[in-house]
Amino acid sequence: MGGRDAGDGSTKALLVAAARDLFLEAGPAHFSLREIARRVGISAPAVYRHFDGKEALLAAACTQGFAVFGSYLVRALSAPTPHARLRATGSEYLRFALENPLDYRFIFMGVPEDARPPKPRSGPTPAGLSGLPQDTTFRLLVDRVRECIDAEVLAKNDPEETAVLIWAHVHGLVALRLSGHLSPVGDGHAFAAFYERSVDRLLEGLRP
Amino acid sequence: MGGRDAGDGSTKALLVAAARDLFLEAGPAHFSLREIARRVGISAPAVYRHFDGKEALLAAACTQGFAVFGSYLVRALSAPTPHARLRATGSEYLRFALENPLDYRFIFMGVPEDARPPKPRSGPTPAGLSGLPQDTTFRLLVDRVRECIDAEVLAKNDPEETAVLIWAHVHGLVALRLSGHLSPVGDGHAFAAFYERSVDRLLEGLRP
DNA sequence: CCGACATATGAACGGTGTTAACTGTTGTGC
DNA sequence: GCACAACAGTTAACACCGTTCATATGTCGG
Repeated sequence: MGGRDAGDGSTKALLVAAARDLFLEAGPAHFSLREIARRVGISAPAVYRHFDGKEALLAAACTQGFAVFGSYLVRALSAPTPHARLRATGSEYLRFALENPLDYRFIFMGVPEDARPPKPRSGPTPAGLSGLPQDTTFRLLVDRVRECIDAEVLAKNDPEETAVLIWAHVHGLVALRLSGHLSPVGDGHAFAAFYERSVDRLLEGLRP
Repeated sequence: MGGRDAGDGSTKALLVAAARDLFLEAGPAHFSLREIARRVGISAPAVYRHFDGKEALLAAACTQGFAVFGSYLVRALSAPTPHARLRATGSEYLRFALENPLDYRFIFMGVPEDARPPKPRSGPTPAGLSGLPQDTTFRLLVDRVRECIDAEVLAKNDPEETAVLIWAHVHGLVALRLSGHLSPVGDGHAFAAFYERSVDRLLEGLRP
């Protein structure tokens, strides 16, 4: 036994993928490190060669999901005007959700709070965002909002507050879509049109 | 041992309170039925005389929290106009959160999905609301929104969608406050004023 | 008095996360 | 060419967990 297993997908990547899948299948309560090891085909303690434990594995899966997410959002930076960049951010948000539904559901429709080490509660999660990768992607939206406020295309409210408002709106749409509650709207193309229209309407309501 | 323990708080109530407290302290992962039994001063199997198990106990705590929550929201129904009722609902929401921070954090800043029996996934949670008590209180808000739409004080969008938008806004404010991230704003009175102003601004942006 | 009932109990089963000690393979410097 | 560190996996064990079972003890209506 042991030794290097040539030809495999590096086990580490297999573990994070299996972790994400199992989390979506079983939910946070029945999420089991042993089951993950079973699926990947190794023993439970072997997981500790790659991650510090159950929570670390979950965090790694989360981090990777946000990395992919961020790679979508940054594409919006190439748009010419502040308003176009904000709009493009919304479009990239949808594109990520539709092209990576598993990752979207994992990072946004689960992982409530990552089961902290019981006691040391310095400052609980602000509004659902705390770790580093989450914060990075959220900043991307806040900066877009700030730009628009400076360009007087959005009202002069707190940028973070406005960003949360917009985020809640697009997440609501995407979450309903991914849950199948918006399928009567039509296929992916029709939904995208509906999504864009809805975001336009919201941004109009937030003008100065 | 056994028999009736005269003078106590009926054990059942002690259990739901202990469950809520432990859940807030330890988080969903380290939430333990045995620890609850330990705190209440009975053995673990004794809990099964009162609840069907861990999830049922958690659900009971959740249900009670929403019952208290609903008792606040219904007070908003006595306001005279649709707009006043919607505004009053927002104020009652804040009042509940400030007067019952433990319950608020328990029902809204935790309990992501109640760890379903692994397999039978008919339809995932719509947008964070599924059970009965949650639905009841959410309907209270949706109905208030619908009233305002009919009275042409809100734009003619989907009432549920608009309700989620408003809910996300007030929850964001309350969550930041309860987490201590908004303490520079001042004491409770100053925050309440800020809250009311913020909600007013949002509703103005949602007019026809 | 006595059965019925509700309440609690200790023992036990299977499953969990985690640790420790061990084994085999791989790559590298002398 | 070969000892040696690093790596990736193993089994055994520990301390919990949720849950079930058979059992005991208390209070009550008859």
